[in-house]
Amino acid sequence: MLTHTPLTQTQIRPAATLQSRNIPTATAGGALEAFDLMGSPMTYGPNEEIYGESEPAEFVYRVVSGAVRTCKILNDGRRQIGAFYLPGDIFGLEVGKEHQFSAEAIGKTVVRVFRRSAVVSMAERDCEAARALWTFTARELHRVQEHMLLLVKSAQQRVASFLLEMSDRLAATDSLDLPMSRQDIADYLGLTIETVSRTMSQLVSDSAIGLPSSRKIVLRSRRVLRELNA
Amino acid sequence: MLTHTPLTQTQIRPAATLQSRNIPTATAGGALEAFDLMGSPMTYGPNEEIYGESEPAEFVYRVVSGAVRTCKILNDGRRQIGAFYLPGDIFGLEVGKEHQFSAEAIGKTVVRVFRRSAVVSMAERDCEAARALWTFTARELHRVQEHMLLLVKSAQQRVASFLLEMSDRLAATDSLDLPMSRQDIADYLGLTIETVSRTMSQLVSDSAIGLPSSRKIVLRSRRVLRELNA
DNA sequence: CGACCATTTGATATGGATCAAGCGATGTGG
DNA sequence: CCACATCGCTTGATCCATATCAAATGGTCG
Repeated sequence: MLTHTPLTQTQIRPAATLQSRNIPTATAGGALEAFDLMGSPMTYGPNEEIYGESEPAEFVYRVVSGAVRTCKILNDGRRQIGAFYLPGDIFGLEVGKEHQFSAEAIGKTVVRVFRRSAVVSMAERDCEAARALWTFTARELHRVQEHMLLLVKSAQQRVASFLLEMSDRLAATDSLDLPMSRQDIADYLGLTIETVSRTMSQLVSDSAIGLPSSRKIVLRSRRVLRELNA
Repeated sequence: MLTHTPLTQTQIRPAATLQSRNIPTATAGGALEAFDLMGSPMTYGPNEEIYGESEPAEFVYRVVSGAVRTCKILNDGRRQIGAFYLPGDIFGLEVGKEHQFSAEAIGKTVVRVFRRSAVVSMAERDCEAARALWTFTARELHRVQEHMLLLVKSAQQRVASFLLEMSDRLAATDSLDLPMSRQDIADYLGLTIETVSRTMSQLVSDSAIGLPSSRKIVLRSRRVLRELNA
């Protein structure tokens, strides 16, 4: 199904963790900034698995460049994407021992890796760090709730919401370059690839977006997109 | 829309909180058991609002008896139910300052109420309490992820999953008494009331369930229900 | 008994899935 | 440099699961 090319990868050097260094705990506001300049770099090729569903959750990851999807294969063979992670985003942090979804690099992707045990044990000593973990998980919770609400909307609304979300997350201007394929988008939105494609074409006809190439999107009218998102 | 009957309610007595008493912190495994015997009791009538969406999240609640739904009204007027909370369940705990959903009693419901500030300030001093909050939110995250996965399945699969979930949560035997209406179920599953009703009738024909009355369900074949849940 | 409300059942409509073909970009071998 | 295979995407035709509209049924409470 996936071309799981096991690249020769940078070895994990778990020494450089939060535990061994004694970093002044993360700043109050944002969670887990202590991760900014640490962790071992790892590179993954397109569609390469980073971890599998129900594998032990030994590491936590931060996207440096590229993009990551988490997903689950449903019993009927369809794939549901749980989230996209973009540069700066942290993923793979679980409270329990196992990952709930698998994670795959979308294109060539660089991440930094941290030992979960280091993060957790830090939280056992430092309440502020513990709060950062709580905040992080709460943000994930909020994201999944929004995703859940997306899945009960019409195809147009789902696609429009998706484009607005991606624009917020990875574009300063009205132009954006999607890192993921139509199939990825479809599996994220709970639609088929054909429906996503048709819907985008419709948005072009409505002058809500421009589509200079299949992965380049120009938001021509955020207002229209937002109104669709009824 | 809702018969928001403001009952004369027991006054909240915020003195009896975790903060003022110095409770030996919650046991390691389960989160927030310290709530078991504390908090002020409050009673709500059928369909009464407990808190509204985007109200300040001043309190945390534990269901004593009855049942609670959290929900959001979508811009097109439909209602999406985010969760059902049953006796023993905790709800209304947010990291941020505002509730993300509103909460309503389904039937006559008794809850116990805690000040959020007490819970949070406890976590600032006690890492184990902080971890309990993290664990609680992670469990909510997991629940919402499952709910999200439910919304991309067929109507039969959604209803079957719902019945199995409810059976796990509120029945020791194969008989269960649903606290919520068909409309509530429909709004939880992202279906119409007619589809829920038809699907249940179909499950009766298939001898997967019995339906002695509309809210009494007998699980005749968990196996069939689980297999539907493909 | 009669009104009311929740639920079920029936008839029809429709949005998105499915099946199938065409198109454009990219890469490969002759 | 061109013929051609491949791959991701788009477009077209048809089908089907669920929504919608409408009516019948049944339980509850005055």
